[in-house]
Amino acid sequence: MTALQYDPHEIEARWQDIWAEERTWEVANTHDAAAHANDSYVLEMLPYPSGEPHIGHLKTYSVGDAIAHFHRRLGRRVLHPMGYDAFGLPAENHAIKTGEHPRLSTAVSIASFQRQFRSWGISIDWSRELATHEPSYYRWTQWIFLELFRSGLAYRKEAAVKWCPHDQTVLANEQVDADGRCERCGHLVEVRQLEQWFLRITDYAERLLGDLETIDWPANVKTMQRNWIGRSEGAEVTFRCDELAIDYPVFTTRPDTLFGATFFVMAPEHPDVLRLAHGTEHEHEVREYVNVALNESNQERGDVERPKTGVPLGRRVTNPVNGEQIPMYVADYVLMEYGTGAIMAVPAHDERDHAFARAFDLPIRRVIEPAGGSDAADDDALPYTGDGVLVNCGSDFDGLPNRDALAEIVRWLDREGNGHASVNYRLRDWLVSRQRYWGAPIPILYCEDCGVVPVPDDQLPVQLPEIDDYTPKGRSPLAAVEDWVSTNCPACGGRARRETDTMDTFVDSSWYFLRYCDPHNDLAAFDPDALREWMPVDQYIGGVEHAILHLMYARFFCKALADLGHLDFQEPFQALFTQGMVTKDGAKMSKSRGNVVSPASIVERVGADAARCYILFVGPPDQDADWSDAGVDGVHRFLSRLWRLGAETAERGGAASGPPHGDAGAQGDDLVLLRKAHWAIDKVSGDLRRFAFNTAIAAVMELLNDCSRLRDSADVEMLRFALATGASLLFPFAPHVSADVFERLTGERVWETSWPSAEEELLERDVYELVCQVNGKLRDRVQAATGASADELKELCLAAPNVQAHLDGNEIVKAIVVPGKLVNFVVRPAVSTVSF
RNA sequence: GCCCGGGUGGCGGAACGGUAGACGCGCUCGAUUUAAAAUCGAUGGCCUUGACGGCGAUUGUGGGUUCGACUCCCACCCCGGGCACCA
Repeated sequence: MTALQYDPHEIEARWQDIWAEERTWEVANTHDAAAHANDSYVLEMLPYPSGEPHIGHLKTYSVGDAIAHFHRRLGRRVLHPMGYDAFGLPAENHAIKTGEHPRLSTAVSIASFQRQFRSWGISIDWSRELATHEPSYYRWTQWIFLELFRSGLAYRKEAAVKWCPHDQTVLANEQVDADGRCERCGHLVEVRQLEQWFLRITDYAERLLGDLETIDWPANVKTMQRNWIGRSEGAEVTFRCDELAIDYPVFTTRPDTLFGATFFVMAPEHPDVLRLAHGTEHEHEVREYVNVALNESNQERGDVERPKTGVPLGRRVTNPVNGEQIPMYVADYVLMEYGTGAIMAVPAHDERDHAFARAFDLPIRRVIEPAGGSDAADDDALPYTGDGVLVNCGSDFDGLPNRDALAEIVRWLDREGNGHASVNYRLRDWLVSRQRYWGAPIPILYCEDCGVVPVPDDQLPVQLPEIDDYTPKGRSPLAAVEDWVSTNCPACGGRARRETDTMDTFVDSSWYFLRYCDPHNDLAAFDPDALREWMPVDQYIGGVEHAILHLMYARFFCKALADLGHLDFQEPFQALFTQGMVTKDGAKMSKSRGNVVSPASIVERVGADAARCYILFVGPPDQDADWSDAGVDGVHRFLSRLWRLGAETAERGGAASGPPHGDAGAQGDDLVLLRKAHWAIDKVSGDLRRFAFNTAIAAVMELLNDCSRLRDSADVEMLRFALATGASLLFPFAPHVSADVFERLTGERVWETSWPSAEEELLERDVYELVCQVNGKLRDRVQAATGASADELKELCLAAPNVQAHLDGNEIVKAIVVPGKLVNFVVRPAVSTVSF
């Protein structure tokens, strides 16, 4: 017999060629809505092409490919496309450094991703490939922007925006981290006043929140989105400044504490602050305070620990519930972006107001006492933020539980015209302008006569002009291309200038999954019929780092496009799976740490199947996993054993003599193998449905171990069946070697066969090992017949030698019988001999 | 501070309230080999020369529920993540 040697490189190249030549994974649109029921859209988040793919990519696409293959073999038509999120800062920064056009470095990287995806054997429908920087794609990104503009969802306003001095561009709120640093480069972010484009995502806050109920996403991702949206119920209450005859509404979640409001505070950015202080003794001081506050970084201002500061405005407002005149302050602990930029301060029942009152020696009036009057009733226990009953609130409200009083007071405010129930959100509108080159130009013109004019649809795309100097200078590099900027107004024909900002790249990735459904359409972004066929995505897969931004923006786009009549579904991703990070030596892989494991080098060493299988085997895919070279070798050995035993069995059994079958009349070791194979089918099928790839692969290992153990004692036909079954089950994780083994054993292409199904009767055994316990401790095991009665099982257990030993002289108080599992005797000493 | 996850052998990890440690890695020993690699097999706390067999401890800590708890409940410790002057 020739020495059979597992050669992953030869095997993988051979099968990859077949899949490429036969375009095995391509699916055509059927334009048949009825086909939808049997379709499946499996999608991994598209990669950002920078350099080479890293191990995290290998994990994402290994997970996605396993699901795609599983769905196919369950008989579904699977859409599994690929594309590139090609615009963005890293490519542009590279261009600034080297002068090389970002298109070139991006093309090099994309080629590398394409090559490696093929070498990993990922089952991609390449006919639908796209990249967001291609004019054929961003033409429609621009069209969507204009649709949003036309419906009022894209608007322009001057705003205090987050500016990164290093990247020389504005950032979305979401792109600034907790320390007030640029998410990308880590520099401290500054505030600038600029005219910017915003998308009105806040209009969708309620639906983005409510529709989370309708989708099958991990709980932690839903929680993150809920926190980010930050819905608060409360009331808007109007405080009037009589001197200047101006009403100031405030938002509060605690209208029940309204009688305890002893002062009033405005944010430094509030437009009325200087006007209010004007002419008072505090005018100068206020002006200085505002200047300092505005120039402070968010990081400094946001520090919870720092002492409260502020300045009196020298004015008073009236508390509507009791007519009290309370003093106004400006203080930087009040944020302009939330609520109305002004608050009523209730120092007795709010930590921050309390700290401010102490610092400025302002009155603190308790209006809620804990029910039952405990220590917390002591004024030293203030601020008190819990529930209780109202005090110091006048005869109408005193004594009411505060939760009841809250509703009562809101009704009173409403009746008197001093306020109403209200809901507030933490979510802010999405700032999409970027003063950078490598992005989709915002398709807007500024005409001297007509003002803001959208570029007509038939003039899209607004193409990026070629430039030489990518260096940021505080404005978009596009602004320097005078003959591009200067154009004519499509409305009046007069002189107009182009918008020179480009769009946040999150805009590009907020609709790419729609384009995959109809990628070559040059008459529209997509045909609604094509979307009906595939959308929503059945299974979306990606990193948890996108839990908020990308996933929120994509949901927003779908809802907005649905409202505009372009889609007939509300949520883009029906199910979401977020995979954990791959670390090395417990740390995130990075060049500076020198612990980067490149997928290419692993594939070179042990092949793609072993690399893919290992990364799924190392642990549950939603958790972080630490890469181990020794571990991948172990999986490589497993695949070698499978292939060798498969090849050897194929030779022995007269290869390719048709599909093998488990013989129902099998006996002895044949029956053991037959049962193990069916157990594995059942186990792997269940594990695939719950993304437990690690235990699925372990089950195939167990099956193979039994095959090896029984290779000489079992019938070769049964061995052929068991090994072919193992290969079939392993195909979603290690497609090349599985296809190879399966073909050798059966003459068939495994991906053309349907997923095996386990036979119930082979999952059950006629005898099993009955666990015998005494007082909950395992004492013996005996063979028991399936279907034996409880009494029979008790008898069996009672007869077990080691049970006898432990029952010796003791009285059986109780017997617990779990058929199919165990018998537990609860005993106590028959004679109470107390001895020490 | 608030909200989520998570703590199991030397390591990664398994385990519907029912045999804790599947599967893999590593270590050690053995077979094969002139040798090594590769491959195959075995041990893995204690008692027993050894196998067989038996015994005890054990899933971050302390309590509780239960015939029985890694699993459920309460309190605490540690690690990771998200949010955080959001009224």
